[in-house]
Amino acid sequence: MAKEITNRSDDYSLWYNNIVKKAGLADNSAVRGCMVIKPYGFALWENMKAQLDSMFKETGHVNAYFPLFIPKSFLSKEAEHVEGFAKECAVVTHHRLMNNPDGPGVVVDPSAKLEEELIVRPTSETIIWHTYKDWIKSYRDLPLLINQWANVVRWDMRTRPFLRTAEFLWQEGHTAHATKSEAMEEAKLIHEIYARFAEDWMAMPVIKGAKSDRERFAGADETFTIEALMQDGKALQAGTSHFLGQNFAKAFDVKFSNSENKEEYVWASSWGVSTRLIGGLIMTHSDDEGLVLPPKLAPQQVVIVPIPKPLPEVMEYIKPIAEELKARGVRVKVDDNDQKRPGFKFAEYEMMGIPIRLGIGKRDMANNMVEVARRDTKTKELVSREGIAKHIDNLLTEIQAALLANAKKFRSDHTTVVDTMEEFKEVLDTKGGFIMAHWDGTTESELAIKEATNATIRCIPNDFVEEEGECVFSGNKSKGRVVFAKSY
RNA sequence: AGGGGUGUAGCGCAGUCCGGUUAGCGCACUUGGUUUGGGACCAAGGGGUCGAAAGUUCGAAUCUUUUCACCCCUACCA
Repeated sequence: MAKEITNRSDDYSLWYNNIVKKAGLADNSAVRGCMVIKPYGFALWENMKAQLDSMFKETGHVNAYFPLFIPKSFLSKEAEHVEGFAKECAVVTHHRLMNNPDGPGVVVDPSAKLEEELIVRPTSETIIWHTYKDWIKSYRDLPLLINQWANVVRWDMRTRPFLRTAEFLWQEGHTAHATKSEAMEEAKLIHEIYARFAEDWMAMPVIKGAKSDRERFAGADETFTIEALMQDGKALQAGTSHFLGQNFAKAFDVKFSNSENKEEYVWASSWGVSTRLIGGLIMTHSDDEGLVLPPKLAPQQVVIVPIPKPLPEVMEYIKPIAEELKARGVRVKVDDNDQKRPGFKFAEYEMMGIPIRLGIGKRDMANNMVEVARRDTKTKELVSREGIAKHIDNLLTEIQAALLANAKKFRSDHTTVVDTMEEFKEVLDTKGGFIMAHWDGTTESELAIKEATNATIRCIPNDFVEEEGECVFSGNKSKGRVVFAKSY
């Protein structure tokens, strides 16, 4: 059938691409590396966005919007920052086209060359800090807690739907503070919010930690990350929050007068999560039948399928059930399409990952029952019509918890403590996952391990335990274990 | 960016090596009928110029060159 997808065990990447397409999340576009996010995929993003946005606002942040373009000179003001992004920038050089004098079509008008090239933002620190210079004069202007929902462009060589696209949607928070500790607290607060969102809403457990020097954001003094484990044993960096120190304040000369009327540079944080989260969601829960969505984020939580088709008497039985569910705030869809048969619809909704499907026919009416099918376990049960809405409501909560529990179990089954490079390689080759190993803290050892195994340090975990040991690579003294994995 | 692979109808594919008349198949789609508790069946239809461009040839999906896109493995990165 047209809807079949590759099994995960046969080809995980192909399976992933199949899910994205067949579940109707996204399509390739005419533009290299850029995807079209289809309504179903976008609905998922809107749900994530709504929740994150409210979490940001609850903690005092406000939204604003800064330009898509950044003057080239801005980018180079912070040395590490430009170094990190220079290789992947889209550059606007002209502002006009003209009819092709030598044939059909249009060509770039050479007389319309820009005085200074514009960079399509790969991230907005520079344009925002340039702006903050005008906004911040006094300690009374601080803190400045601003977020923007935007698109950015990073010209990556190899793209994959949601995980890495040339253009992607994200939010980027940019905050300014009077003190170092306040900026650090902000970065940690957001780190915490990201982790909470991942676990409570996406049912995707994450390891919270700090990046090593080598993996740190270009221009940051400290990068906090949440790292999730995908079903194929690879890690996904799902969100980062950066303590920027005074780097951008110094680069853009942003100073404020403190209460003693002394000038100081502003302290900063920046943080972001992107549509990549959708990729993480797919690779945390879905199976060979298709997408599996956590109820809290599913665009539709319940679908009701009349069996064998939407006969008037069956629809009469269904209608109040749907109403009761809606009254409880459940996102429910009644499928009244009379062209497709139930079996076809079942497969379709399984592909779309709708958490609960109710199958209702005359037989159920006669028995005063409802057939309840769970997407995550693929189990079905007959439930009494009385109190069905409450039952479903509870079941949604149960499914949300089950998905998280499963993902946690998978993660603990795929987290291995190793003490030698041999073990390290062996684990990586056989089951993958997170590897807890001693590391001496040097970039040299980190690079050498990457060279030998392709695994990188995902993070120095927040729950880092002080423990005497020897670096798996160098044998030098180590203060504790850090998290290694191959990553997306 | 280096290596490998693939582009033929909405999807999945055959045909390409050994050029030859209107380019095939399954699913999907349209119409009619029969069906209907896990992807229905029968019949009749519609749709592609073979990723794009240039070339070789009497003749190109098929050969040559260029180019674009996508996929996989590296490298780079959210």
